[in-house]
Amino acid sequence: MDIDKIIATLYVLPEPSKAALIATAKQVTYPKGYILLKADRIEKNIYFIKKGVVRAYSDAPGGQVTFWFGVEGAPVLSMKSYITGEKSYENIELLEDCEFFELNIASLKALYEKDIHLANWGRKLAEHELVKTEERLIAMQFKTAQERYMDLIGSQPALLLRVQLGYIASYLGMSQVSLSRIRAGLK
Amino acid sequence: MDIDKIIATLYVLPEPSKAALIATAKQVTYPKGYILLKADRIEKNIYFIKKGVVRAYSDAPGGQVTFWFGVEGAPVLSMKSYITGEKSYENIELLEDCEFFELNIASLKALYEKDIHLANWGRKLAEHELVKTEERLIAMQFKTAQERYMDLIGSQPALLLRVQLGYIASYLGMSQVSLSRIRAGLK
DNA sequence: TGTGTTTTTTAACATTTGTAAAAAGCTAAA
DNA sequence: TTTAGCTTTTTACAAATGTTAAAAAACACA
Repeated sequence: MDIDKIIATLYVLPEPSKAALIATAKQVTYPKGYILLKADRIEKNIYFIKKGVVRAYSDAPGGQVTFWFGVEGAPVLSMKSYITGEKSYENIELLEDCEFFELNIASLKALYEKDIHLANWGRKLAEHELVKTEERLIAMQFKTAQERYMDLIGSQPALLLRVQLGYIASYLGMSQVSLSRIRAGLK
Repeated sequence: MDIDKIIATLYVLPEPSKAALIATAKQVTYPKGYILLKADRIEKNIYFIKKGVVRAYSDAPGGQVTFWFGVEGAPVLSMKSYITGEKSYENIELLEDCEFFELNIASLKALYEKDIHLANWGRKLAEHELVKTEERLIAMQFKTAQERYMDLIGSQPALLLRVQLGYIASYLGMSQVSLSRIRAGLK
């Protein structure tokens, strides 16, 4: 997936603004297993996935909790670090070899202050994530584990083939045993 | 709470931008029980709470699900309607007599396109909500019902005195019976 | 104060989900 | 092919939470 397309998904930019944004981006590659963002760090960069799958997780008392997957085209960033400048609570682990577009947060914020089109692009970036996060929160509150699994099959069937079930279960807010039970029940 | 303070909480605006924003706002008052926003409608306005408490809920198969409370200073809007222009899935009910600042979404978006400071203010509005929503999502995924209740006591103790427990229980993703059990257990 | 309404708590039971451990399945390297 | 390691499913049991209904408490107001 190329950067023009990723950028335009959020908000169509005039040519000079787009050029300014792309000028700050550089392409990077990391292998499967690499930890791209680390918790307790203040991140300096955000990424967009050109190729690959990643997961976001936090370390909790009972073990790791996976709360987000990113596939081609997705923005990869610690929202907390990006937005508040505070330490991140999430780790981003590469589940496949990945290629990213890397953007420096400070440069990006400087652009937001200078270029109104980019400020609106940055607004759309946050708004886009907000709608998705809110939908998931509501699903967690009033759907059963089985419904959440069915929803995922409907909306991201490919993800199930690329990510191991333990991570999917955590993402859906259930134990791996529960997910296995649901899968067995559907046969 | 006055509108200057509410606006500045998100992003400090230069005087002319602030004046332009305030010029589009009008003050409105509605009684307890009034439904400010309705599901399945495309909303034309967003609000900020000058005084009062509101809740956002959706109608689900098993009954209403309360997924948000707003108190003084909070933005009140259907994120879906505001962001995507699609029909809202939420209702906003006033739990007390309320006063709001009302802003027209179309006017607001026009300002975003013309004024870079307001575009950045709009970005902060979305980013602010995003961080809060993400924190709640993660809590839903890996905290127990009791921990979620304790967190709420810690972060919004006043809310418990203004909102009936059935709504709080729904907001925390548990039945009212569970919430009663937790409260009994803490004594 | 007394009465009717709403809210909260309690009780009993059913269901869901979790935990831990074992079994089965799969993959890749020797 | 065999082995070792990792993932997924299954089993048995425990804990948490839900549902329904009823009792108790709190509240509103004539």
